[in-house]
Parts: sequence; C-alpha cells; structure tokens
Amino acid sequence: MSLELAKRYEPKEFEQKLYEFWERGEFFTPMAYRERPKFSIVIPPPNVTGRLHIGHALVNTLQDIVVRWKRMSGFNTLWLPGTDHAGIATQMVVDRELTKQGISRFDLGREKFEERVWQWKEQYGNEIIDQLKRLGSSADWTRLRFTMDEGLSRAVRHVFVTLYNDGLIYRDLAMINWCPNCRTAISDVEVEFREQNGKLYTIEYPVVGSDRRLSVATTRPETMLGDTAVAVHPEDDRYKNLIGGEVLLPIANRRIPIIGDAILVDPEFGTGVVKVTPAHDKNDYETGQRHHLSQIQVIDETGHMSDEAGPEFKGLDRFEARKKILAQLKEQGLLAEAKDYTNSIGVHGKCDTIIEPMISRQWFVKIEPLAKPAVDVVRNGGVQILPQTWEATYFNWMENIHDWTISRQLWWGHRIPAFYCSNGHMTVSETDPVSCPQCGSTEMRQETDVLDTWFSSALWPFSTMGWPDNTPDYQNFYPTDVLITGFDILFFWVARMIMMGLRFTDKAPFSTVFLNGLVRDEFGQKMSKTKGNVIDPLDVIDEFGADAVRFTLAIFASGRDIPLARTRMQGYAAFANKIWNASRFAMMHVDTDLKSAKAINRDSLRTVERWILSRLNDTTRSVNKALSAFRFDEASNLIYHFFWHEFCDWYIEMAKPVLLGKHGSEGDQHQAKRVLLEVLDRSLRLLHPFMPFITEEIWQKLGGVEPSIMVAPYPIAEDVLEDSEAERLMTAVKALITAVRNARAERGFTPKDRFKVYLRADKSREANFFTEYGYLIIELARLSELVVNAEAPEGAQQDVIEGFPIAIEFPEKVVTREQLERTQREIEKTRAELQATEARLANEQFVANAPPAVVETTRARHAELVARLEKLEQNQ
RNA sequence: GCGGGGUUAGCUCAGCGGUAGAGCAUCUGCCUUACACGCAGGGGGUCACUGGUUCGAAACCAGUACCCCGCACCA
Repeated sequence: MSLELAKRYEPKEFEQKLYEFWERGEFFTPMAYRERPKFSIVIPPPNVTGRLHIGHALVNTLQDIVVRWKRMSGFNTLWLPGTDHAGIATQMVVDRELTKQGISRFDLGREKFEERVWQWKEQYGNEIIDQLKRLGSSADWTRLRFTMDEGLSRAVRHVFVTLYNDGLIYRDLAMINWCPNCRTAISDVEVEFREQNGKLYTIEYPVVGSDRRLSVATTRPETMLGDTAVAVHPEDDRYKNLIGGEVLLPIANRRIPIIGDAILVDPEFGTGVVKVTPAHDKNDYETGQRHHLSQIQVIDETGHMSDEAGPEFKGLDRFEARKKILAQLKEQGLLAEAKDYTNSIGVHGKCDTIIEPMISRQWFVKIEPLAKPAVDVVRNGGVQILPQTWEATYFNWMENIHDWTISRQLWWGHRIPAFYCSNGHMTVSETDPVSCPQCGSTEMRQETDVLDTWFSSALWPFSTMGWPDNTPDYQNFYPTDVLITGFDILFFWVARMIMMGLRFTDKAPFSTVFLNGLVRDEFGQKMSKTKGNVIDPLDVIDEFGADAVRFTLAIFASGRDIPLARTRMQGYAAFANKIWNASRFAMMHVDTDLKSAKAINRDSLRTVERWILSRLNDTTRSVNKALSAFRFDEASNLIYHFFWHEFCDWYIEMAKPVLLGKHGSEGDQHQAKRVLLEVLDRSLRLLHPFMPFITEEIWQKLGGVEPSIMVAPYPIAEDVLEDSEAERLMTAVKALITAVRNARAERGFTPKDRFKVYLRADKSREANFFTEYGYLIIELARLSELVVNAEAPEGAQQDVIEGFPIAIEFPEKVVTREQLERTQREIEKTRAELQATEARLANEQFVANAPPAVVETTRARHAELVARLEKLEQNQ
C-alpha cells in the first residue's frame, strides 16, 4: 500500500475542517469515567467586547499546549471556557451604539438599557469564541460560561451576602477614585498613573490681620475653591507662629485656618505651605479628618464645578475652571509663579479620563482578613507562581493592600443584593425580600449600584463548576491545576481568586500559576495602534496558518516579554512546510499504515535506526520535562531541532540508500521503513500540542488506531530505546562527513569531486562498524572510497575526528591560501586549548578538588588534543 | 522611597559552577528525484564594568554604570 499527501502544504485546506471534526467528535469534552486522574484549567475569560488580539492568542496557545499535552498523557482533562461581562467596557460599547442612533441610555432607562446590552451580548459576545477556535483551542465548549449566567450570578450573590454577614463587606463614606467620564467609582488597581507635563502654580494667600502672604504651590488651582485650611509644618520656624491664625482664601473670599500638620507637610518641599482640600485629595482628606476640617465639594460627578464653587464657576468643566481661576489670580496679583512641572497623574485605564478623588458612599471589601491566608498559601507552596520572581511582587502588593471598592455606578453588572425599605432600613439578602425584616414595610428598593466585574471573576474557578452547589463538575474538577494568564492581571484577578477560593472553598483554586509576558514587537516596543506595529493574530493565521502562529508564540514563551516579528512566523511556517514534506517523503516509502504496523524488533535493528530512536527518545524525555516546568520555549525548541536537524537532515538522508534499494537487504529496507514510520508517528504526537492541525492532518493519513491524534498517547521516554553506543558512533560518522564536506568546500571542490578517505579505528568492533557503514559515509560525504585501517599516503590531509584519525586524499594538491590560513587557525585553537588543559592538569588543586569525572574528561580531552595537534601539524 | 528584572554573536534571546549556544540576518557553493518555505559549508562573542568566593565564574557574592517594569509619592 502507499500513503499520500498533497504536494503543497496549505494550512487553509484543512484547519477548519479538522476543527469541526474535533468538535463533532466531542474530543474536547472530558470523559465521564473517573479512573483517570483529572487535569483541569479554566480560561481567563475574555471580555464579551473583545476581539482576539495577540495577547489572547498567546495565553490561549499556552493553555491549549498544556491541555492537549495532559489529555494525550492520559488525564481526564477539562479546559473550561467562558467570557466576562466586563461591566464598564461593555456598557461603553453599547452606549456608543446608542449614541450613533441618537439616543442615550438615560432615554431608555435602566431596564431597557440592560435588555439592549443582553441583545448585544447575544449577537456579538461570542465572536471572540469563534476566533479562539481558529487558533485551535481545545476547550470544552459544551461548558461555556458567562459571568452573568444564572448560576454564576447566584454564586456572586451568595459570596456577597456571606462576606457582608461576616463583616467583611461594608458600606461607608470614604475617599474613592471617581471617573467623571464613566461616572462611577473605581478601585485603586484600575487607576493608572501617567507621567504628564503640567505646571506647578504658586498662589499667594493673604494672612488675615497682617500684610503677610503665604505662598502655596499647587498643580490643581481649581480645587482651591474647596480649600478649608492651609497647613505648615508645626516645627517650621518660618511659619509656626502663624498656626492658629487664618488666611483669606482668594476668589472665594473665605477665611480658612492655618494649621500645623507634620504628616502632610514636608518643610523642605516647595514653600513649605500646603493648601488643604479635604474633598478632592486623598492626603488632604486624611488631614481633614485629623483636624476636623469641613469638606467642600466643588467638583461634581461629571467633572464640572458644583454649586459650592460659587455662581461664577458653577457648571464649568474642571479644566475650564482652572483657566478662569488662574486668570483671576493673575489679575489680582496673587499668582506668583507658574513653572513647568512633570508629575504622574491618575487616569482611568478604560477611558483615559483623569481621576477625580471624591468623597462618596460606596461598598468595600475589608481585605486584610482575606489577604493573609492568600499570602500564606503562596509562601508555603500551596500555590506556586511561575516564573517565581513574581512571588515577590505578589507579596509586596498583598502586604500593602487596601480595602477593595466594589460598588460601581453602572447599569451593566451584578446588582448589589442590598435592599432599602421606605423607612431607610437596609437588608442584605440572597433572595429578594418582599418586606423589611425590621419594620415590615413592603416598599423595598434594591441598591442601584452593581459590583466590580472582578468581583465575579474572583469566583470564576469554582462558580463555573456549579458552586455553591456540590455538582459533579465541582467534585471532579475543582480545584483546578494550573492557571495561565498575563502578569498584568496578577492583582486584578489572580490574587483575588486565591483570596476568594480559600475563603469559600477552603482550597486554593489552582496549585500553579504561570504568568506570561507581554507580546511586544521585534524591537521590544509595546504594540500599539498609533505605532502601527500591532500584529493581528487573525491576519497572521490567514497568512501563515494557525500552527505557525502557535509555534512562534510557544518558542518565545519563557515567561518574559515576547519580541514578536512576522519574519519569525514565516520561519516557523517554513518548519511546518518541512514537516509536511518530510511526511510526504516518508509516505512515499513506508509500506504499511500505523494500524497494521508490526512491533519493531529491536534486536535486529541497524545502528542508524537505533541511533535515531535513541535521539528521539532523548528528545521525548526532555520535552516532557520542559513541559512539566512550563518551559514552552525549551520544549518547542527541542522538537524543532530534533525534527529538522536530526531526523530530516541526517536520518532521512542516511536512510535513503536503503529505502531506495541502493544498499542493504530487503530486511534492512523493511526495518528502515518501519523505523521511518515510527519516528514520524512519535514526532507528530510529540508536536501535536504545539501544532495541532498539521499533525492531525498527517497523522490521520498515517492511519492511527485512535480516531484522532489528540487522543493518541503522548510519547514518553523508554529506557530500552536509549543507545549510547549508537549515539557515539553516529556522532563520529556525522562529524566525519562534515569534516570532509568542509575540506571540500574550503579547497574549492564541487560536490561532484570524490575523494578517498582513510580512517583508523583500533577496536575491531569499531573497525567493523565503519566497514559496514562505509557506504553511508561514501554517499553523504561523496567519497570514492573509505579505507579502514590502511596506511594513508603522504600528503593526505590529516585530522582526528571524535577520536578517530582520518586522512583525506585529494586528487591533486590544491592548497589555497584560505586553506592554509584555516589550518593555521585550527592549529592555534587546538594549541590554546591544549595549553589550558595542560595547565589545569598541572594544577594540583584541580586534580585534588575537582570531581573525578571532571578530571577524567579533562585527561581524555588532553589526549585527544595531543593526537589531533600532531595530525594537524602534518598538514602544514 | 519600596520591590523586581535586564546588560551574552549584527538583531532577538537561551544558557546560570566544569571545553561559549539557538533562530534570524550575513558570506560561499549547490535547482542532489520530500522540501529553494530547500541542501551543504563558513565567518562572527575579552558573556556591561570593578572587586571577591572557588582548583575552576558568562553563571555565585558585593559594588558601579546604563536600561526596563511594578507599587507608593508627587503641595
């Protein structure tokens, strides 16, 4: 029989077809039976608004590699997928849609708006799922979850109520980060600090009852309307006698006290006088608390000046107000200075609006009691964070953590389960109360605020498994094994999952976290639309195929940032092409498919076959080891190197004389064909997690027993395949061939010129080996003859290769200058190394202290160098 | 200010105590009947700097310089 493969590698021809085949075959769904150990992983749910970007491609490729590897390795494997409702992001998208239609969400009202968002979600929310499929993700789509599913919402409510009853959720008036654009509170981690070139203004405040003026510096003059004090350091001799006095606040024309505060004021900084605006600055707020200052809110929720700012400013945008205030101060001669100043300013990461610190009544999670166990579990190894260096960052954050602001003034999200009756009593309840438990009032209104999206994400590993019910999935698959995600959501998500998991399930939600780096461009620059260096994964999948894209991402994924370039993908598309063609070659020659292939009789195998099996076995061992350590880069590199540079470059070439019937017996040919099939089969299985499509396409043509390569067993190393003798001999053969090719090129001969080579092998076993495999060396090094253990003629070029002295007899004595220089260089290099080796061996300390094995190899190396130098010197 | 990372071939990186590596780029030959998305061969590195530990350091320790990333602060 003969097998066949299309002449060209065209990923588009089969990628989609195979994905449909996998889905139809339900290969992504874990088995119902439980004899197998389980392996589970939950996806970092992409936003429903999301479109697949290269970061998603990376995270999902890595997850898929692990999942396919584990599944093939015999684990009952679940990769649970889903999407996140992404409160603000989604609300923004739908808002924008409405704006296009000329309406606002306020025209619709809350209920109608929510309906619209749900509609939108149904229509577009799964686009990213289809894109994940193109990448080859083998997630169990039958278990697809959404953070606002009924089940997940129930989990959210249960957690909220429990934490409230435990006193870990509270509602209070506090200074929070307010986004005037989104008109909601946000948490600390959602504020991004950006360097900005601005101005530092110095304003003069006249001291009441004196001619003196106090100079205060500020970057935000508009907040002065809300000043309720100025502060100096209590021990600052310049000002301490003024403490207790007052200044006249310009423009507002209010008298405000001069206070002494050692915490707020650094006498060395600026003028040593600070204006205090308790309603619009975090530090000032705290100062205000210490000194019982009143709070005047001069900026409202929309970022405009409030009633309190006075009729002249009311309604002005906060930055317009700044200009106006500066103009007035200038007019009054109270603006002393305006100098350039760079500082970082907090903006809302989602919309880039400058955050306004505001005093507001919000809901908070008291975080310390949750953080402590989450620190311990990492410290004692219950959760391992990889690369390990992230643990320090984790601890640093967790140990300085602040209460988490969880309420959002949005319409899209989990509505907080707090209910207020007409008499102002509050009830927090898992089920909607019909009447007030305190006064019996039946007029109950639910809290309008919704929860931070990350609140529901924090429950993801167990809420998706059916928790709080004790469902089969929860029993079988929780806790999960690994979490693979970007380092950028370590605080947002990973830390919070650990906290919630420990609190509610008594278990860490996963035992290992692998944090991958940021995908950057080839020069290490962040990808951004403005720079125009963005790589769209869907584009490159179209161009190079999903396998090449995946492989490129994997081979760079060491945990650090990934410098990605299209040329690299091109390179790994070439690798896919190589696999295709090598498989094509193999199929032209094998005489059986996998199903009917008989077991290999190892006893009668020739050295070449034993060698490639040994190499493959070694690669197999290393790949499994690398994958266990999440070294995707190493694992993919190993396979790449084995397949291309050992299997294709050497083994296939070496097998050709036998395969083509030019050498050896029929039995030899049969064995070579069998081993060719074996190596191809194992290589494909080894490679499958990285390149699922091409390996499936080829493997199916090879006729495996299993319906799909994705459920065929992953290769594991077998000691019987190890053969150090074969490896040693073949290393020598390869080196010998390379040496001859090298000499040929150096002397300007063409591949058509053939030479006679003399080789010396003292042990009879080795002599026999070289005699038997002489044909191979003759073929690949293009010799006229290989003579074993005969005297080489005068003038032949001598060398020692892997311990075997050789001599190459060229047809005529052509010695180029290049050749002489090269010989000279080689001699010098050998001399230098010889000298170093001698020095080391002469060092008594070395001989005494170094491990015996190291001394032994050094001695052997020394002997080799001596022999080689002797031969090389004869070439001069 | 606190914490973390980096500096190895032209580029991007791996190696992290025992003879300097990979991919890409580059140079030289080859259309050798699986593959020119290919084959073969070559060139290219005082492993940032200074000390220390060690028989032995690119690797371990200390310091210096430059770069990057978190967190906090920024009147």
